[in-house]
Amino acid sequence: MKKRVTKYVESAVKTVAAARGFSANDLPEIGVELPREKAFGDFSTNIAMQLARHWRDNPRRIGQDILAELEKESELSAVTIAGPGFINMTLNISLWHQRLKEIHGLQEDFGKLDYGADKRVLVEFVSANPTGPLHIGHGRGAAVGDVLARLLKRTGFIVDREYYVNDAGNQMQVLGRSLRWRYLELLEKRHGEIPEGYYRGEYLLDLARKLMAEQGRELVSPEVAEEDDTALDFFTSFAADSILGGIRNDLELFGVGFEYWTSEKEFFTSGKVDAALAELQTKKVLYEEEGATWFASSRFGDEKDRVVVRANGVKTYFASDIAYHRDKFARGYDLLVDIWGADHHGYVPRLSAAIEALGGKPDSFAAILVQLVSLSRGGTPVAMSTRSGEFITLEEVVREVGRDAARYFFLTRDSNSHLEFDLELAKSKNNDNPVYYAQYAHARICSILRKIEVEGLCDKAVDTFSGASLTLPEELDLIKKLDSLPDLLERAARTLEPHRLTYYLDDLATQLHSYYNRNRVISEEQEVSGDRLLLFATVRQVLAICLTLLGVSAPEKM
RNA sequence: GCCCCCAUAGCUCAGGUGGAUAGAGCACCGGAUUCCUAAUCCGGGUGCCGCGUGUUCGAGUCGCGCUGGGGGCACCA
Repeated sequence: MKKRVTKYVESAVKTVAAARGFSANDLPEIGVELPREKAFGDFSTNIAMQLARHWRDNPRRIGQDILAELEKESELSAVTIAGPGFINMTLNISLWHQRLKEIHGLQEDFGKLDYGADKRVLVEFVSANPTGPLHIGHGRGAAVGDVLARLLKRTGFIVDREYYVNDAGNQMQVLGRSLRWRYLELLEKRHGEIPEGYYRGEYLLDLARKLMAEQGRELVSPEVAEEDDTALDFFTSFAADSILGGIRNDLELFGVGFEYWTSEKEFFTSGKVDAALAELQTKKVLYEEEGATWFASSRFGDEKDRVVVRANGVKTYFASDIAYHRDKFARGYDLLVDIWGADHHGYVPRLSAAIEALGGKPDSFAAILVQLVSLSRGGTPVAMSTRSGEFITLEEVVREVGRDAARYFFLTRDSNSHLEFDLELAKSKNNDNPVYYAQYAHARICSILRKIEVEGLCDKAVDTFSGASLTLPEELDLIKKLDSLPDLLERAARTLEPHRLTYYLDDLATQLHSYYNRNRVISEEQEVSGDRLLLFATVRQVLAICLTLLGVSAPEKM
């Protein structure tokens, strides 16, 4: 509807511009928005104030001219000028009724947009190192990434999800040593404090037990020195494979799946890292200094240059990441979205620099930084991580509060804000819990629809009603809220802000609950009942669309 | 020291490309069920939008400076 109104305004402004002798091509973008106060009408525009600057005239006088044009539009029932020069417009009520029918007719396709124009997007997220189980912070990244992917898909992008497995580098060596130490501990050949820098989590002890049960007690000589590499590769890959398997299970439990799992190691073994460096060499953005090879990222906005090959000849993580992102573009993606923990923010400029150096457009790469999650239980903070390496895992959280609540909670805040996750609140089955609020709205409507069905209260099909008896303000508000979904989805996709969905859902549920308490749907008046059923069926449909986008279930009974 | 993020009601937080009287939930108090699910609804009040300054018709929103909190500043990943 907004687009429709924008067209009216645009055409009116063009006419006025012509009459005043201004070019119709040189106009500011027409902004149409929902007025703050309902009393002002359905839509409003500040175009007269925008034009006042260019045309050097009083905004109210310009507004009068535009208003005169808009009044010729038969679909508008009222047009007024208010305040400093806002033009407020009210649509003919029958248009809203038509719109309701239209939305209902679209069924689950309502809100499928072509905004993305089939551009290919790769959303890379979680990508936790396979050195330990996922914790709650990874859960937030997983929820944000997965819902963003769903959102982009719905708004017309072609989307793939990817998990980048950091299975190369020092940390893998350390992981192998840590597991080997635990294994020897079980053989009573290691005692006391775990060596400095090793992974300390209990999960490695569990893995060592599993390893011993499956493979026996003679994998390595008990007398092996810590710095000795004997059998280390075996321990490393056993640990990495097991942990990665656990991560996959946790994500599956959380309802998150990936099209691709990409291995960092393969970028080294396949020569892609060398190829990427060679390309940078050709572009003359690499240089040697103090025995190392540097990428001149400061030429592309980074604060200083970065090492890609160390003096000892070993390539850095940054080097493989350049190769990785180069490869993403080579795979045909138009837009790369990476979701990282906020502690990686210093990394954004250098990777952007590399992408730019390789010829990528600046807006073809976006990094979403997800802030920390602090966990509490009934208001009391729960320690996230201690020196012993113990923390609350994602699996524990999902098992305790459920997938729906966990996913929903992770999306109740802008990624940029810290999130406090309270386990008791997420578990509670009362009105404190926003997840159930939205789901309950859905279940309530389903209950009415069931009642109609079972008792045969309505002998006509719901979609044969016109909606014409829906004239209460709260009925029109509901229709307007439904109508605004595509606009919301487009904005959420444009700004890469999936959390907007939970706010929309909460608003819609509030309106529904309020209406439900004030008005009866089923009554003796056939037309009124039918129209209200049409409204409710459509609200249900939109609730289900939003819940599904969040990866949260839409229960028919609660 | 430099860089990034945050700062809005008692608490947790929303606030579109700058627009009309800055919102919600929680907490607190009171009320609603002969009738479609009370996991619901209705009513009650609260703000130097951290401070200062600039830009302009207009700033919670944009610029600059400051204060406070978090994070980052590796030839780690």
